[in-house]
Amino acid sequence: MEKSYQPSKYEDNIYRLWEKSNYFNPDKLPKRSANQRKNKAFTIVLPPPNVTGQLHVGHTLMLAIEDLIVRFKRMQGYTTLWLPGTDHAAIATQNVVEKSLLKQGKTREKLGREQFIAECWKWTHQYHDRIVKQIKKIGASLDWSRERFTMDKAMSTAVNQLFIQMYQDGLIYQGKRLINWCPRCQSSLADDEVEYQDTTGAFYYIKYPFKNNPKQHLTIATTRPETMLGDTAVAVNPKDKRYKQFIGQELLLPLTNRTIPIIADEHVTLDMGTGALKVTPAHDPDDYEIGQRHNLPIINLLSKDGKLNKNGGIYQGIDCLAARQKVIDDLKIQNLFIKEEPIVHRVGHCYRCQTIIEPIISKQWFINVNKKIKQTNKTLRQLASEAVTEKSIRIIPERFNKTYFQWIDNLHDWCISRQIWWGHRLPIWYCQQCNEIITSVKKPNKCPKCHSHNLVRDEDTLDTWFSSALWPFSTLGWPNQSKDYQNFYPTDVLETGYDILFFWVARMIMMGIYATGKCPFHTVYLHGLVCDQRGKKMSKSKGNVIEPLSVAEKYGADALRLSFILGNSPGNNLNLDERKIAGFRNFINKLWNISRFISGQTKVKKQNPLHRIYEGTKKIPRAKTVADQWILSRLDETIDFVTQKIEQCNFSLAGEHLYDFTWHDLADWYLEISKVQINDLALKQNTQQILLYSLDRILKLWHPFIPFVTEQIYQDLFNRRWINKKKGLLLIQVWPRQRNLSKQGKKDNQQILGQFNFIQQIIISLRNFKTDQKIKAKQVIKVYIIQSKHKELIRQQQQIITRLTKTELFFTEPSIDQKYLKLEQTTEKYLIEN
RNA sequence: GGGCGCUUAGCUCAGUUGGUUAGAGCGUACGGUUCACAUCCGUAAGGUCGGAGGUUCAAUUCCUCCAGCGCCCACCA
Repeated sequence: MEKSYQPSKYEDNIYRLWEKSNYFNPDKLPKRSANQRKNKAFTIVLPPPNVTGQLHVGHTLMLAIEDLIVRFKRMQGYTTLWLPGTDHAAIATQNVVEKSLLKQGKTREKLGREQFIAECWKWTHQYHDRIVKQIKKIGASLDWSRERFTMDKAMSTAVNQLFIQMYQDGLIYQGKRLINWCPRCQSSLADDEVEYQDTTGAFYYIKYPFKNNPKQHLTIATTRPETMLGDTAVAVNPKDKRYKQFIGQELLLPLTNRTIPIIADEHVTLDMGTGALKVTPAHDPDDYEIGQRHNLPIINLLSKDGKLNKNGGIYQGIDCLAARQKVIDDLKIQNLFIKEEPIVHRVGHCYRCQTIIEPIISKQWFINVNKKIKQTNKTLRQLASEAVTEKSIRIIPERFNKTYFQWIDNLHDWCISRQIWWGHRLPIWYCQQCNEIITSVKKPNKCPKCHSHNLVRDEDTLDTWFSSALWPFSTLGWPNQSKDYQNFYPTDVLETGYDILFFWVARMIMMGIYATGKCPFHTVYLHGLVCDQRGKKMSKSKGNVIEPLSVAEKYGADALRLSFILGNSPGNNLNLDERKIAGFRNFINKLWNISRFISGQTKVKKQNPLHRIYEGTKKIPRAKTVADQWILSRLDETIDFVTQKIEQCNFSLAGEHLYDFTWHDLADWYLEISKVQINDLALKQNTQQILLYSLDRILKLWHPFIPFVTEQIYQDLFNRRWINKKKGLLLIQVWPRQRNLSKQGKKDNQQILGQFNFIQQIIISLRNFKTDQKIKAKQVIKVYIIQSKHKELIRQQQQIITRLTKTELFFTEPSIDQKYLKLEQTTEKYLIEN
């Protein structure tokens, strides 16, 4: 073994070794004879990364946590499946492909649908390999033989099947409604795909003259003057004394030759603006509602690209912002403009391209979340709600239950159709003859109603999140009752970032229960975002991005993984500092050197019979000294603690305890003591066995956290040549258990622990003394034990004490009194000669 | 407007059902080249646990209020 551990030298080989073993595939795992869990499956599906994306630190965090869980369960004997895949990320992918086409002077319209989709596939294939390679670098033990892509044929089948089923159940409907429109993506967006940002704009005060008395006017305040061209009323609160008298009168709408009524609506707030609200049903959600209540006409002003259409009159072809200024200018000329005031308000932006969203009226497809499903007599919203209230699903950390319910309480029908080309095309056909709607994946022969052959498929594709929502079961073969579906569904833990609780998790729950009748998982573990060392979100523009692969290259994937697990807790953001990663690199080197030391002390060779000791969990070395007993008992405690904490999903505490044991108990104390014991013929073999036993156990305990280095050490030291190489992989070794101690054994243990503590106290005190007195560490000083209840113990441990403190012990009274050192918390007295 | 979270050592954060001297890593100071490791070893300094009040024998932990910061949701033109 080399003096220091160089991760980049080993990691790729180790991953190849694992892949070659096929043990990531649950079907290929060795059967465990005496294990009661041998038939129990454990499943996690990987939240599929965007196929055209790069691996970022958030992914790495996710992989570190999930791999930890999966490796732990695998070692415990579960038939463990971690299923990988990638997402076609409809809008995001379409955007990058369009951008790249633009560089070549092409547009998707020029290319045509078929060509464009081919182009998307090209990108998908090209970038797929990159992201998979990146995932492997982190050490993720994913079963690549079961890899899926959200646009795979099988996924498509599931998507179509569920769409048609929902359509037939009346849960999917088509409707002309106000939706969020991104003029850049030229597509509709779901409500939660709109990000609201505080933006400084202005409140513009405008005169709307009365029809029968044009010299008088009502003052309107608006942030979007350009939309006045689509006004179809002015609303006031019925209780508003200022305007009560005007209700029912008509106003002249400036810049147009239309008149609009003054109506009364409770929605209007008295102290907002001027208390008189211009109503533009086509371009504002509130106004739309008011329009519906009062049967107002709807005037759509915008075309798909966000520019004013023919209803915009002389402003046609101008985009919103430019039109706004022009409208203001024109109002000023007519002396209808009063003033403007700066105001900060929330403006919706597209979550994929940050363009300002325009609410427009459009014909779209929706999922009805409030319609009772005939089979269960419950709505989708109820199904999703009850899964959590009835504790079929546990969310970690628990506080996100509230967030979840808040979403459910505000849930509106989900707009699932998108006007982009890259995605699952709606299995919907229209008869051009009789307007009949037909659901079918393939082109139907004829219209079932009028027998016409003139059928046209709906141009729209489905929201990415629709196919993602089916991920836990579409990947396992649903709608077929396949073997995988039966064995591995429902899955166990769903681990992901809290930022996609709504987008993804909630919808998986909703759709999963509807489609399969079962909750797709029983535990949701939410991790936080990864920020920089100052708690700022990482972004390219800020230049504070930590690129996971270059960091993994520099410090090792294991070190990177540890910095995500330790000092982190579920649901909280993690501030990642490169120095932290460097710290864990140091720890990993420490572990490497612990192994190197033990290997040297025990002269381990692959054929050494000492190896029998690790063969199973059964054989346990005997403790001959106080230190032996202490380290074995600390190890037991650690095994117990780590196991418990991982099971409780408290990975950080588990890792920190293990870190502490490894470095401070094992390395700082026992390894030092072993140097003394190994020189004692009576203790030598026992000490070697305990060293090896401890190393074996900590390698196993550490493996889910830092798989590469532990596997490398394990292969170097423990995988004997004469057994099957594959079976000697740490990856599938049995998870450690505590020793079985009798009652008496436990009692003796307690006593011995006390004794060892005492020895530690003496050693620490003596070291302190030397430091305080500025005595060189190297210099040997004489220590006289004057009185002690533990004189025998000290005598017995004499060699250890002297070696660890560089002292000489005497058990006789010295000739002259000098300096006394009194140990704290004892009545012990020692005389120390300077 | 509603909800959630954070505030603990110079920095980044842990702290399990309230219980002796509140922990870690990094940083700092001092001292160390012995045959595992300077990516190391030893020792130390450093906190009235944001503020005020309450419950309790006992509060960093539970409750109320206040302040600062952050996030999420909602139809404020």
